[in-house]
Amino acid sequence: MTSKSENTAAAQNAPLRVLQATLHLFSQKGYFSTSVHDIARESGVSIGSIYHHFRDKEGVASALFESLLERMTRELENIANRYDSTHDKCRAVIELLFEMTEDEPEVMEYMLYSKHREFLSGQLPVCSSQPFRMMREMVEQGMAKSEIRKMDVITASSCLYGGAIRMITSRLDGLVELPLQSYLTDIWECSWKGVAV
Amino acid sequence: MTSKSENTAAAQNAPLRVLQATLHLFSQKGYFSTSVHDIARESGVSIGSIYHHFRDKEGVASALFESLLERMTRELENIANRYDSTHDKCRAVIELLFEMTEDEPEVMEYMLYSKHREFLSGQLPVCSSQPFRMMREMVEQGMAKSEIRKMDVITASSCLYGGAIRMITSRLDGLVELPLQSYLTDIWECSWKGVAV
DNA sequence: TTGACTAGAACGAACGTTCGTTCTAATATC
DNA sequence: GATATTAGAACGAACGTTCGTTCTAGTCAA
Repeated sequence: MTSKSENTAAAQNAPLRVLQATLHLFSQKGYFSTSVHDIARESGVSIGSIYHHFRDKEGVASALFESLLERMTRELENIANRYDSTHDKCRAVIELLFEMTEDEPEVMEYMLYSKHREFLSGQLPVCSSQPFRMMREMVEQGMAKSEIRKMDVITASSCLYGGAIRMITSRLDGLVELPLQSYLTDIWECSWKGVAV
Repeated sequence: MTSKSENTAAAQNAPLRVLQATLHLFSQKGYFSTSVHDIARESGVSIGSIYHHFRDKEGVASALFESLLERMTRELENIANRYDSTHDKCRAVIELLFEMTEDEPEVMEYMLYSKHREFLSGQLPVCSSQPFRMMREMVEQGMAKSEIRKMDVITASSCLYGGAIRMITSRLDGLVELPLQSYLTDIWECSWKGVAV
């Protein structure tokens, strides 16, 4: 109620509020159709403040991207530790991706459904990022443990995760009506059958 | 050699030259980082002329998109007629996509690796377009003929084509070093095994 | 008083688009 | 065959707007 607590609560989280507003705007209108003025309006943070915390517009986008990559990396590490077999790990990864798509479609949209290289100058493509590398690593271990047939790693990864990822983008595009979880069993059966020894 | 033939050859193809230049620029820099002035410069067609043939910048993009969709539709019709079994049809589709990716990466890039809805206002997502519908139809027929296990069509299509599409985007991102054709056998084995009865 | 932060007006470059004009080639008139 | 008329393709300078960014002034905590 005091103006002090209100102000500091808002002020201290300025960078966070900027990132939240940015995620929302980018996933709705895309990077180029979102102006810095839009971000200022939606976040309640002034333009000057945004430029104080982030170098420029691209800086906002890349901070957002990196924070989401980090979070994804943490979640994948959890999965890698929690399960033993490659089968269970990879299935859990797909389940995680499905859950995230349903709970936070905007995160998923920004992570794997936008062309970051079009606006993040130095950025490698998403599929070169750490989360994707970790997903491929699981597949590699699966081959070493003879759970997955020996073949090129990228080929096997594409086949194992490709169906699920396609399903996610279809869902984000409004082509799929039910929550993704209801398709998990079928998708996983197809995907695993394709690569298993 | 005569100035007449040279002039008319260039002049008559203005819309075509605009579309070619646009494809090239869009796939290199994206829609928003390509200005109409860029298109004029690259195509050798004046700004006024571009606006004469196409309503506006979005009109250029959508004309390009539709011409590529049409071409893709024709190619898929050929495949649908040339082969009998669903197995052969779907394999030929993936082979076609792989060939196109190698021969005309820009076409592939613009068709299935850019977010058209970000700049084409009325456009449905690619996966709702006719080529994608035809690909799903093949899967549907495969279920009717008991070549493919009975399940949700979008699920089965995602699994059958998802691996190949993932491979294509990886290749376009520079993650895959060899031409896609060298992976065709493996990819197809995985994909088909996943959905076959 | 100092230094970190916020504010939003102001700036200038770049963009999509328009518009008045010229050029080209086909058709009509004699 | 020569001339006049017409349609529409081509042109590019100029316009108004939008955007990313900078700047100056102000606030607040320590």
